[in-house]
Amino acid sequence: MRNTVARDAILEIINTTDEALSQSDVQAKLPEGLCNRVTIYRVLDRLVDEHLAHKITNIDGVIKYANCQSCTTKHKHNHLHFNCERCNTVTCIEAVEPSFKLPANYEVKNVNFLVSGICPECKGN
Amino acid sequence: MRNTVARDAILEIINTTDEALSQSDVQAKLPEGLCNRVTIYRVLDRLVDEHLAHKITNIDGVIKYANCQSCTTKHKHNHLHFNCERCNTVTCIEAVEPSFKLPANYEVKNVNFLVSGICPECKGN
DNA sequence: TTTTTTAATGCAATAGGGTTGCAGTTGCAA
DNA sequence: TTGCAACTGCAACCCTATTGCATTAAAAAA
Repeated sequence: MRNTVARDAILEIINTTDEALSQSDVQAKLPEGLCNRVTIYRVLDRLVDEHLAHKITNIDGVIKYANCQSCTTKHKHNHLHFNCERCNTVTCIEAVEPSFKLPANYEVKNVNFLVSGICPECKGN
Repeated sequence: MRNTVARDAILEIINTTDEALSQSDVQAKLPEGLCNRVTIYRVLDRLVDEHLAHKITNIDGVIKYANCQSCTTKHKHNHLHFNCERCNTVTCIEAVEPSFKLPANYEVKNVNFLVSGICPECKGN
């Protein structure tokens, strides 16, 4: 995995933003022309492979990425994500890990728990 | 809400299929040329409004629809959905309602719990 | 330092899900 | 039977995301 300008800049953005970001969110935060839009998609996917970010599929189908807190060898993200309908942000609610128990013989590989509604900030306004 | 040929046919499909279906899944099951692809999108949305179907956003961002079991006045679908990576189906696991508790001031309007992995059928083969 | 290797990037084209505007059709109530 | 509004078809469009291929540039090797 090489250290490139695009990778550094995108990782920095992911790590300093406390909401999950889509490719276009990242693009909006990058200096104009720093890299191609396709590169953003590819870097984000690479960050997931490196366990530096995790993927969340939002209610509207758009894929968002957020930084990993403690994923050294394996991703573990069964915490909840909240999508605010008003400000349209997706945030990790790390504190909340829903508990559930599947019937026998289901092999779980990935969890995407998404709750949408109104976040405290928007509710206050 | 009017009773149309398209609505009847699509509702019948949704009600007799025990996996969640996307617009293109429904189209594949409809007699060729019964209606336009746009109509399928619109009918599915209408069925959701009528509380006859509910929406699930799959991991890959595709929206699927499944019939409602007991939604007379209000949708309530905090049951789990399972997406099999192998046969790429999404099924309602009605029996499993994950429990979770959000911090104060979050107003929940919608729940989309999706777990992906391998389903029992595919695991057996 | 220079060379070499190959991962990473840019670009243009493409795919696929979903939506919109509008004219025409049809269910259904009056 | 008539009239209205809900529904549909069609074409165009938007958006997210992916792919193939030529080029560039990290970083290891010489």
